[in-house]
Amino acid sequence: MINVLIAEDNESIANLIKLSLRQMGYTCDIAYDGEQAANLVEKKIYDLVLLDVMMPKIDGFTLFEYIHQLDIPVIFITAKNSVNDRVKGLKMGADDYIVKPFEILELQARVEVVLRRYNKTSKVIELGGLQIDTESMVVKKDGEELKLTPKEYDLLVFLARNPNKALYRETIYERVWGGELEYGSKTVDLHIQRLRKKAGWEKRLVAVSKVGYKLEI
Amino acid sequence: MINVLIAEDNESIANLIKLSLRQMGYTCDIAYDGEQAANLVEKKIYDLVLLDVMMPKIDGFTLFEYIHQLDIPVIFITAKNSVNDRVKGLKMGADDYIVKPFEILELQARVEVVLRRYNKTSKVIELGGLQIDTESMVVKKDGEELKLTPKEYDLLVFLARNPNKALYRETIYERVWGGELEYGSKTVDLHIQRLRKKAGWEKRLVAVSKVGYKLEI
DNA sequence: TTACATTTTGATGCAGTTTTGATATAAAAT
DNA sequence: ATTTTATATCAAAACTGCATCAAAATGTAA
Repeated sequence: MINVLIAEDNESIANLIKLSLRQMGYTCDIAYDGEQAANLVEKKIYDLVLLDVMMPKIDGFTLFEYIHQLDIPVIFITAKNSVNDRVKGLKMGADDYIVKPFEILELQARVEVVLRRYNKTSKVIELGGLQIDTESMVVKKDGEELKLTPKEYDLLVFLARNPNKALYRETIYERVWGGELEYGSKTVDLHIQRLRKKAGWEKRLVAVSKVGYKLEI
Repeated sequence: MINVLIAEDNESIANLIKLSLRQMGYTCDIAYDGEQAANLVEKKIYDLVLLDVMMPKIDGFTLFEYIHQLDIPVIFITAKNSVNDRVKGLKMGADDYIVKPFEILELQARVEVVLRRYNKTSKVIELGGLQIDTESMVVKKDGEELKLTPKEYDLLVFLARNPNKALYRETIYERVWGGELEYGSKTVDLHIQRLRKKAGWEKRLVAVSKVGYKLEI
């Protein structure tokens, strides 16, 4: 779970940002002045801080010094006509800035880039008691690594990406193996069974008669 | 010495950028269209490319795909009203963008940030019991220098920059050798084995069946 | 420069292992 | 009762690791 702190005194802008970040699956806190922001940063661990330069009580730059020490990436929010502020922020080591008024899409993109840079966005699928890290291709169950064969892994990822859908054997075969499933072949069934056992999905990965299988979450 | 490629069809803008970067002590080449840029990138090693999106012959995005493969950081130069271009660039993995018309100070700041970021991660990489100094190209293990061949070194650096990722043989070959891995070739495997032995990574540099290899840290 | 030696690179074949899918039979579902 | 799915066993196929060897690139000395 990724936590973002929005330090912005303008309430409506702060809420707008919060909304759009929530859409992206991040959890957000809002601080309406520098002091609040400082307190929150001390209490909670954030993956990113969006920091308005002009804020009551403690200004953005001062706050930045403190946050930067903690190795938390920062994106500055600056007013339109303050080139100096922007440059100053970057020089100080900010990761990025965004100019008010901004496009939501652009904000989202910038946030993603910064998080990606810090490797905060993990490509991990979590479901059915498993964690599937598609980057390292490691699957864990209760923290322990599952030893899956390549086909089992591919099958698992395909199922995990299509949960709660009755999937035809033919569809599964096409998508996981490529090509057409021969009539009478039990290849899919066999792999399903092996995966079922390894994943502990005896109850979850059910057969759908005459169709194929379904992963129930 | 730091080399920057400016890919920008507007001559006066290109020269302006060149001037200001020279002030900062960087050497610059200018490409006035996408084709020129592609040629230059192939011939010479750049630390950064400033890439105009709208260019004759080959557009910026297409070019970006190619440059990005080579692990060269890119800052896009976009027109003022093209939010979409900006977002697209960032999504593709650009390091930054800058909007025309831009403040020279801001450009300079952005360039510095990107270069700093890149240097930071690329100068000395420490992992898996090795120290890889990418500047002197010296690799040390327990303080003692490892004698690596050029290909082994390139492979090592690539792996070190992508730890904990299951990497396809094809990807490894493309990125380290360039070009396409021939079907059935064991080139990657052989080099992995030799590197594994020299680095003492028998446990770390593991095979991922049907995929390729992964460096576990 | 040329000739020679060394290093680096990549191809080949083989052994050991893992993965895969076929078959036969049992169990379950319809 | 019949069809469909589950399970066990097994052989073929595919894959990785290793050793050897030849070609290519690089370095060295005459």
